[in-house]
Amino acid sequence: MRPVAVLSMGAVARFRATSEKPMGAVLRPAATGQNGEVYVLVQQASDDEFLVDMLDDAGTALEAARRLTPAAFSSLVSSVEPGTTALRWVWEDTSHIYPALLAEGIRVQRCYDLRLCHVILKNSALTSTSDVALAAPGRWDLASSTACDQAEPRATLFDFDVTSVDDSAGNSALREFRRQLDAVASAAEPGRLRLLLAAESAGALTAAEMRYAGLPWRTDVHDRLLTRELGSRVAPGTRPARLEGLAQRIRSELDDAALNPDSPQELFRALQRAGLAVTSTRGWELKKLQHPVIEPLLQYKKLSRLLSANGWTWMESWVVDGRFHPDYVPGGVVTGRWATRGGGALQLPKQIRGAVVADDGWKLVVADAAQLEPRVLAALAQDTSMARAGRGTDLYAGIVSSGVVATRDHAKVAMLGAMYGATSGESGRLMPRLARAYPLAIALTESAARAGERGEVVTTRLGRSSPTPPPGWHESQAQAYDPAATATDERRARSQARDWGRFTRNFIVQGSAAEWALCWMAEIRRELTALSRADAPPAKAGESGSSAAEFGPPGTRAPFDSAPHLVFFLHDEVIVHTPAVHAADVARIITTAAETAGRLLFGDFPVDFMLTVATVDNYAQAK
DNA sequence: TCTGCATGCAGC
DNA sequence: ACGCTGCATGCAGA
Repeated sequence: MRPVAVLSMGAVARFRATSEKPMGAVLRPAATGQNGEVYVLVQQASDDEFLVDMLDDAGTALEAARRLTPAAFSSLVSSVEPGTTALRWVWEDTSHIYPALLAEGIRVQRCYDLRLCHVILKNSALTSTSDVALAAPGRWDLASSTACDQAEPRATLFDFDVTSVDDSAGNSALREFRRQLDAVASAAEPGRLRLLLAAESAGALTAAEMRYAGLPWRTDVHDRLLTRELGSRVAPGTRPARLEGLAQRIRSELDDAALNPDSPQELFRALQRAGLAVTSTRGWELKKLQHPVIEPLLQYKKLSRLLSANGWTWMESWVVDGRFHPDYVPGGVVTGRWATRGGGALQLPKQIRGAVVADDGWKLVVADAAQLEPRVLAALAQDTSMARAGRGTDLYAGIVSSGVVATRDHAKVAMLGAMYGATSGESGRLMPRLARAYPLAIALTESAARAGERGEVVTTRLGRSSPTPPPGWHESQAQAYDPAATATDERRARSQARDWGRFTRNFIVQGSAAEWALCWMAEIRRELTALSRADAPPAKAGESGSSAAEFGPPGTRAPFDSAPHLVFFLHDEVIVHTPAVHAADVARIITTAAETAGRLLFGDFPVDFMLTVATVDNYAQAK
């Protein structure tokens, strides 16, 4: 194979000779700190040139850097993938480089995303004295170039002087990678960080693949759902029949023929004129009132939301060729959760999930981690009582049967209150009982809150640290101790301190849960790949690469058209689209992956991560 | 007319 | 006085 010749035969032999290792083994290397991986650092030096460095797992170059044309680079990737599992592609920005490979029908198994990992290491308390953390803000701190590209296309992937790339002294990506390796190696618990960086990078690959494959979406079903709820489709800017009818009822109940129910101000005044003591027009506030206008008004709000957020306009702008392609943003949330850009993929209302339909002969396997955050909290705090409450059962039900509270709803409200920092209401009242039953778990949330109130940083299980408080926060805290401080100063400072305490309290739980979910998904992805490889020969590179469309026409999205693959992720939930014959295998893979993720994060601590798994034809049938 | 902010609501 | 989001829309000021 000609492309392989760009690497020395010895290096290729080393690739091939390295045996298959389970993710855990690679992510938790032996005490030597060496994990036997080969890194291939890739930079795009210009439009028609890639620079490739081969490195061992200490960052030492194995041979001189190579220059490759884009075509040679693609061939290189497709020739060493998928045969080698101990190889990790190192590049600046997965969201930029990987879509181009996918469009050529090439998948990669593992990567190291320098930008995402930089952010973690820069902020982590575990690497706070490293060069990465101490370096002045630079291009590694910028947001993904994907966003910039849309506004202002750049000629090259990296904005730096091409002529300085060649020697390693001027090779900033290589320098950065070595800095990051050093930071991890000198951390107190490098294994946790290595796992986090690998999981974050695997997430970046998964995000690009899910966007490329897309979530199966039947616009005909969607249209039927909309028509049933709203009436037939009408021109944008006009109300469908059901919505207009409700608007009329609202006008007549409020005795205001000109009222526009879409205007919060008009609506607010009209409600007050009708004698309703409201402070806003929020739905949950209206729900508490008794008045003939409330029912049609709430209905109007619900339908109007459906129309504006996920109506026909949404359908036409986001569903192409029967797939919804949301743009996932790994690391987009401070806690480590993913964000999305465009299409509102994090907020798909239950109302329209029926439009997510498996292809003919295919199934959707929908899996959801049950009570993920409380289970993560129990494990973080090593609270065996709380873990026991969730063993083999719904954790909230377990809390009830332990006699801590009377109903499942109370258990849930109390737990959420503990994790979010509720102080009042039902949640606040139930907290003492929770604290008595689960002192370790509650002590952990409380100490995270106290740390935040003091302006300190807290850190997740694998080493993602919270940001420092916003500008001015420390000043107003200090000011509150000044003898000249007014009561208002003190009140404001106290309030800001408690706000930040609630943030850090939630950060460790939400962030650690996000880490569990990343590991879960990475395991699922790896096992699905192994499953499809056993089942079918790998797709040939370049098969669909000539397609002009971003995602390729239906039937050519190799290798996603023939094998099970992830199509959706939402914090603690995944959907796999799979040929029906593999559905049972997929369900088993997902379940096993949850157990593995639990072990990767928490070792032998006896906590169950239970799932609800459903194999269905459409998303609405799950749950 | 454009832009930034507030509101309200969808998800976890 | 309960954490993290994204997005459409209305509204006010430039």
